[in-house]
Amino acid sequence: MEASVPDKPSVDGLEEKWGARWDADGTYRFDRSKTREEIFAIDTPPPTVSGSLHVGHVFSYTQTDVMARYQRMSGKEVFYPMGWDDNGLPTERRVQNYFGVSCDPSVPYDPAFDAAAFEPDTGKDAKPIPLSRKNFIELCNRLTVEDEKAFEELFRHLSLSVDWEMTYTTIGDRSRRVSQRAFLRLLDSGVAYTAEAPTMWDVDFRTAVAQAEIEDREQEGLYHRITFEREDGAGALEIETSRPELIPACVALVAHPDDDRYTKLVGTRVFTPLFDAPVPVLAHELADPEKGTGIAMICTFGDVTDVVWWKELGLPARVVMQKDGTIAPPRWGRDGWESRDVEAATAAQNELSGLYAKKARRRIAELLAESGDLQGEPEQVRHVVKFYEKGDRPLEVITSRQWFVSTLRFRDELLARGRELRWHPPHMRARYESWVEGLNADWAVSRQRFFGVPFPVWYRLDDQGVADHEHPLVPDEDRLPVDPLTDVPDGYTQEQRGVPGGFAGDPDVMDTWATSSLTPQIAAHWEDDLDLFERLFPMDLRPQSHEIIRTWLFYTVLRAHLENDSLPWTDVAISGWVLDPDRKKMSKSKGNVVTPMPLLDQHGADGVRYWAASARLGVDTAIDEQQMKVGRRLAIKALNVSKFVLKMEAAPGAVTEVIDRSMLCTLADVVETATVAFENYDHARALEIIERFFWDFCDDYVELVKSRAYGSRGEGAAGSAMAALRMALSSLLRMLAPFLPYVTEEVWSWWQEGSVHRAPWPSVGELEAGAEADPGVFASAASVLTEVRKHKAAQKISLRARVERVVVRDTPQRFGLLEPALEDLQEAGNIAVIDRTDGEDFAVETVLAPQGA
RNA sequence: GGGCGCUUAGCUCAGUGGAAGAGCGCCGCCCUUACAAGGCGGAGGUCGUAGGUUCGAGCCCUACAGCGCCCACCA
Repeated sequence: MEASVPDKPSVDGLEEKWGARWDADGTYRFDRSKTREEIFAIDTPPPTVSGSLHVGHVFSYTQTDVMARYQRMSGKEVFYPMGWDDNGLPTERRVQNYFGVSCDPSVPYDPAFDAAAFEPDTGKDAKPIPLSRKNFIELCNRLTVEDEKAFEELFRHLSLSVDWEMTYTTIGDRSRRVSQRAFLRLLDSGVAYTAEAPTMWDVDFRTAVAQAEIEDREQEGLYHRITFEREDGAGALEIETSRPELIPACVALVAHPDDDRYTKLVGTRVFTPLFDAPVPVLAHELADPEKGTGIAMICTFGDVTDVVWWKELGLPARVVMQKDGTIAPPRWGRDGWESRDVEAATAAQNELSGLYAKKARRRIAELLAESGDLQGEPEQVRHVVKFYEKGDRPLEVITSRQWFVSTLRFRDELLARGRELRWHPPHMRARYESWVEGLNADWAVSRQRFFGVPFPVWYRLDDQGVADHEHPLVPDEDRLPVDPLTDVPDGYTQEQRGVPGGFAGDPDVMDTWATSSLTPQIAAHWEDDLDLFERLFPMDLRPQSHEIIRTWLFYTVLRAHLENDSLPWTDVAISGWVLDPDRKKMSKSKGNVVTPMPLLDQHGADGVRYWAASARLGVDTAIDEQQMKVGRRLAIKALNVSKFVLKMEAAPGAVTEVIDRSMLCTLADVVETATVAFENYDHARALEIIERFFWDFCDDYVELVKSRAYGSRGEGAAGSAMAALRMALSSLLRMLAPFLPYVTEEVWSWWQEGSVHRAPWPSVGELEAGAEADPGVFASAASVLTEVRKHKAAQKISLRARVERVVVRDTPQRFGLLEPALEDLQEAGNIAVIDRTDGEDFAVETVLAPQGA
């Protein structure tokens, strides 16, 4: 084979050159004619495009790409799509900030609004411009298209081997159709249901949130010790609360049934301070005698325990917290708001009405102090408070109508699915299990937001204009996707929208996870292309990071279980996080987020990929530019050694020399071990093994056979070296290709047809010239060479310096291994004579020739 | 509070019961007919602590400590 090797090869510019070629040649194009067994399908994580580019994207996506490339070379047709997660709150916020607008559903749609030409108002005092939902969404679509371009550019530069003709967006038609279809089927089977129920609520975003999106944050708080007057006139009861502003919502006190201090009070009544509302003292197991005074105030609603008590004890609701986070106006004396002193209660609540929780808390503390119901000074404490993960104010429990998807009743089945799934690394399953075991609520799946997938349902309005939520009107599946706010249910006309006797569209959108949890179905064209779906589903691999096990992974397992009665994939690979160089988690608020493009520019995509691929799955990894430099150096080394091997002119012949066969035998072992590592999803181990051998090959083997390959011992001996060198180089380039796609492709192109990324993964079979050989020959020759080098280094002389005599002390058996390599060794070390003495311990004595001779 | 993981060289990390490893950093040497933006070599470790199992433990068991994360924790 004629090699065409440049004189001065360089790793610079390879990204542009090969990126364009792969695109033009369709190197990574998916061939859908393959069968399920021939395909390796990846459920690629759709990145949130409205976030900024983050070095974490480079890290985890590289790890997946390495596996994709290995599978492709192993003969699998790799289904490797890319999705963009543009749906949801991050985009809404970004659009609001970027364009200076807000979404106001009460604003009518403006057909003349030109989203493409809209200019943000950058004035300092600019007020947000209110837009209709539809116009707002037009702006969302415009911005996400721009964001997606930036992501695609990064991923292409990084050389993700995705098929760029198979992209989807989570707000696109296909995602909306799949989400709505899956929802309708859950509705039909009763798994999805609507209910008016207390739900965790973010008062700033004014939407319900699900358990999975809640996080605990530790906060400063104040314990207020409050007295409740006993109805029997026997003094007062004391309770402790961090939320005194909810005293008007208090509907009972509760103590543990076994708590002797309170058992005889159970069944009696007390009066709330300030509001004088009579409330019963009750008993319940969940009351903790250790906390506070051992008796707690049940409010509607201060936290989720209140909801449990309220439900299980059959208590009335007296809601004072409004959806906007302020205290409601009083209704004492009406609507079941019973008080001994309606006037005083009304006056007290008027002091709080309209205030946010925090201010109301301070105000009521003053009122309680004045009335003498506050005992002592409030005590400062640190306690945990539930927040929406994207929110800034504590969540409230607010009663509202929401859509739910049952999860609790599937707990055991979902645990079984988790055990069926192969986890990499295996211990990550514990996080899934602890999440599933800790589920305490069905999935609240509706959001009172704008940029999301609408619920495909309408409600009949009765004569009074009241919606019938229990019997929603649904579209036929072939109408999907629909927007119930613009589309009309079958049998109705647009004029009937919102009028008594007519209909109303559901105004909510789905939780973004309700779409993301269907990425396998979306990517595989579920129900749209049955032929394709059956070739892809269930998929092979879900790569993702560990912090979204309870969301993305859990919900995806749930949806596939419900829709397809199967796992969505057989294997999950959990990547770690990228930490900053001080091993701190990167976050926008800390300002330590590293953007990837400068790293790619400085160290090359191959260098950055090397760093990412060196990290094992599940291990959080500090960003390490030193490792990227090492990767770049490896790429340069690959370039140079390839140039050297391919420029040598001797014709490859039969591999006859023992040391050549020995090296190939060692290589065959590397191939085998690296293959096993990949099959176990251990790309880092594979890289380590391959790289180790690559350096041995360069430093020892090439040095040992160099002279012979130049012809020092005739054509046959040269031909053996040339053949072995080229075989090894071919295998090594292919094994490095998943990690260093650019440099390996460049070198491959000098002497091989086609792309290295479509070349077959090396096999032991193709190295059969090394079969039956003893790897000890190469190894012992290399170790003697190392000893001679060591001696020369110690004598501070050139490695080329002549050696008069080398005496190897070893057993006869082991020296026998060295014998076939003696001539190569002499030439490589510039050694005149090699002798042997007997000895158990291997040692090498080097006698230098008089220097300067 | 429950769980998972980690703790090995200055740093980042491999190490699968049988002679403590790699890369980087550091130090020294070498312009060697692929590579000086390179190469060759060297120094550097009480394997977190304390017990135990074993002929033998960095590895298995128990307890403890520190760090990180997951889950729970709003009186």
